[in-house]
Amino acid sequence: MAVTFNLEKTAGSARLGRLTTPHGEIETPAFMPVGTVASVKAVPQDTLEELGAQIILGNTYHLYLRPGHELIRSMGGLHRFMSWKRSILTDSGGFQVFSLSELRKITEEGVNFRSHLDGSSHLFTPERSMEIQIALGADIIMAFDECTEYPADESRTRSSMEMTLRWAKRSKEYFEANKHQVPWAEHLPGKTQSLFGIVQGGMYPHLRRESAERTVELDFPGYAIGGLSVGEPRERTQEMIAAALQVLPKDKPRYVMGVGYPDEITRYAAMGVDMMDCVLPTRAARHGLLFTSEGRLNIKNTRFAQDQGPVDPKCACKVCARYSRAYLRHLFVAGEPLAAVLNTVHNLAFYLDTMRSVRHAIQLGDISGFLSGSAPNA
RNA sequence: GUGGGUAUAGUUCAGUGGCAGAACGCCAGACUGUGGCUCUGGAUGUCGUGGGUUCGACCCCCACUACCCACC
Repeated sequence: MAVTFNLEKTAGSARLGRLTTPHGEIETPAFMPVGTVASVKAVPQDTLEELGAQIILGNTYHLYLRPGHELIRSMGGLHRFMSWKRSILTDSGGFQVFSLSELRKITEEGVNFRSHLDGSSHLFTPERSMEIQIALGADIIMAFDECTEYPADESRTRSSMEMTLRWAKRSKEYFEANKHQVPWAEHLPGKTQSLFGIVQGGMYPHLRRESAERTVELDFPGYAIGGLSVGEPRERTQEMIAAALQVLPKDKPRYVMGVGYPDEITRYAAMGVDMMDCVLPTRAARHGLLFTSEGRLNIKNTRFAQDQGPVDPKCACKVCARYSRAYLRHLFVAGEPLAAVLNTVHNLAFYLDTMRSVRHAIQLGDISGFLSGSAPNA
């Protein structure tokens, strides 16, 4: 059995749901912290559990290069290896190929790239990505796609989209034939991974719709909208999400990849998106940027040197309950690793609480507060 | 006490007889399916003090002061 998705309630376009994977349940709309190398940077797994994270991301590209997917398979899979009992989603490596563009060569077969670690040469194909993702054993794995660069003209966008569709078909065929090899097959009898398809189509609404239609024809248990937040204006992002959502089936989870700021994830959730992931809360935290109910705050600023208040007076997280802005600033300026830990815990708490409040609003049937333009964190 | 050396940004130090420099630090900004505690900007000076040479001195000369090293 793959994932199941139960739609419990709607409010306008927004959806309150429950996604069940072999490793647990995820209340949606959900924000998924990114843990690229089998680690949500700076945050131990028990803290992630306390924060209420129900699913985290891992990355095929990074884990393949180090420590290697076969090693992780031999350790019982990614869950056991990193001691994370809840759900995991792995990205296919398609985006890394895009973001490491100077080191790659793309052909119909797949992508030849050079390792950022040692310069060695590797070939990723849809089949290879599936093989690796099956070995890692995440609950949800992603089709190998090509993230269309921005800007791209219509003809380039279409040919990129067509290749993603061909790769999606190859991904699915390889996955269906080999999914029984997942490392926890015996441990969780009858349960399988789920492969999600990815909608591309650049900045062309009609291509987004076509990509969505043709991806749905391939029949996946969930659909992602990729190729966004690649430098386009935010209105475009929203427009492309809306175009794809028009087509995607209502009874399957919809996942927008790689977004966003707090005001963006709430707006997309209000539009009907069920899942989102983003490095922003974790990366920004390590760079001293904290998200609060009153907007963004750069903790390294001198004005916080003697500020005895919490990061966010309205935040219920352990960091805000215990530590002052002055102390967090000191830790950051001193280069203490604890600064990254505390800042990341706060930012993730803020993101996860934000999604909780969206779910609560859907439950109450009023999401008006999340639909419109006020963007304190923009 | 004698001899030698050094003195330039907050710090460590380059530097040239003709607009005062770097690194780090400091100040601020950025970060959207995470290579990279990263990236981008910005501010900062009685060039130890006093005199002299020179059209012009941070630079050459003299004295002084402080610090460092060696010797007594």
